[in-house]
Amino acid sequence: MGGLTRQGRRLRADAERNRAALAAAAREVFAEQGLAAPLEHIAKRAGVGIATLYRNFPTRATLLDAVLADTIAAHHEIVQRALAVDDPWTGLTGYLTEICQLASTADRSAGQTMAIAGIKVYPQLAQLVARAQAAGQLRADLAPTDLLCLTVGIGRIIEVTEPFDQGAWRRQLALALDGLRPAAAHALPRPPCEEFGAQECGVDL
Amino acid sequence: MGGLTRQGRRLRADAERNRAALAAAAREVFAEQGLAAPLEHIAKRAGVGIATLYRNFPTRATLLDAVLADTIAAHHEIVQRALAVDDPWTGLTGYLTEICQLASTADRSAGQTMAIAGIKVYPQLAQLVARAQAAGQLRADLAPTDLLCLTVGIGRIIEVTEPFDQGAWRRQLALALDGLRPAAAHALPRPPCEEFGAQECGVDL
DNA sequence: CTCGAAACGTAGGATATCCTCCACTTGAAG
DNA sequence: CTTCAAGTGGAGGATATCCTACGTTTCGAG
Repeated sequence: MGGLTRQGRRLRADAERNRAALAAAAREVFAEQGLAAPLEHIAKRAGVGIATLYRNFPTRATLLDAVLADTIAAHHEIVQRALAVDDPWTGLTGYLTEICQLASTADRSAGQTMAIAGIKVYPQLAQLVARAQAAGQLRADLAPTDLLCLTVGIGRIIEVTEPFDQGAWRRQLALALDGLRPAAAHALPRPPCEEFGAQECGVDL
Repeated sequence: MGGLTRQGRRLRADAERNRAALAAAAREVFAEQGLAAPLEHIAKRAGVGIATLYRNFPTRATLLDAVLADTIAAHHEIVQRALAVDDPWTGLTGYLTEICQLASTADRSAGQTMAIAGIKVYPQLAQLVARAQAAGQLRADLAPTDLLCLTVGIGRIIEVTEPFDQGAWRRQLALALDGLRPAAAHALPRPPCEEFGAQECGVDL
């Protein structure tokens, strides 16, 4: 973790502590109140003044980045672990299950968090898909972006149902998985013409 | 303040015109800017003062209701038509396709709009499911709420992808449908213990 | 211990939106 | 045409959030 400002200068010990407290508070507040939560709430929870927040994180996006860093790292690790599994289908289902589990800890910000994290591991995602298709375990007409869409949709379902039914997304994921198998395959409408770009997904990175 | 409109009292002709203009403007603005759009924008687009908006629609929810009335009516008609189709599976797929199409006209507010409209036709939805299950065309462990979740998720996908890929949700829906068939069925985790309540879905009705 | 730079918190201006108040306008009944 | 309740628009107070200015406090090197 940092310890350095953007200019690469060393932070004073107390400043470093405050910076970490802000990132931790932001994670909690974003999860509880969504990504549009007032920055003042975050400063208050971190036990610092609002100016300290702005000094460390000039914009909401920089703060979001700091919060997302862990999530993205976790996402990365999950997809790597999935690729390391011998059986491609097991790897794929494991991947989807684990990132949904990860999202369910983000509560109100699950959907957007997942979208951003998902985009950042797109190459590995594509690899995961290709591998399962080569093994004949995954319908051949599935595009990696379809998986991205799937997680975005389930992310939203998590946001909506998590407060009163923590199992809803598991059922939904199970349904979706059955639709991914080659055995079930009926022709998909038509493949997407372009790949997702980050900004096309309506998220700031 | 007379609760004129609520009591069904007849409005003056000009007032009636303004009321209709407000509802139309609200539909456009909500679609373009989302359901949290400033009410002042709506008044401006309708060509009336903000007070007129508040007189006709005291709260955002009442305005949303007026806008949704058409959507809900359309949703209702779609589900009725689906029930009238002879083949249950054809009815079900037709229903899902048509409401997604409907949602894709709501742009930025597709997700929430669909959720609200879906909740309002829940009984018919349950009927649609039961009928297809009785015919053995739909996996038996599917709950009507699963369908609601599905549409919520696809509603979100529509919001995200509509600006640059109008076909994404069709692929996603096709995938989901393959997962709904009995042939593809693998046991779902466990059924939901409670039915969705309107407020539990995080929407104001 | 001393002291300057680094970091801090608070106060408050700017902006956006909500919602109400009130003096003016207008439809339509008689 | 006259009349007046129904209807209207826009000003402005209240509130929430963003972001900055500035005087005060604290770290840590010497």
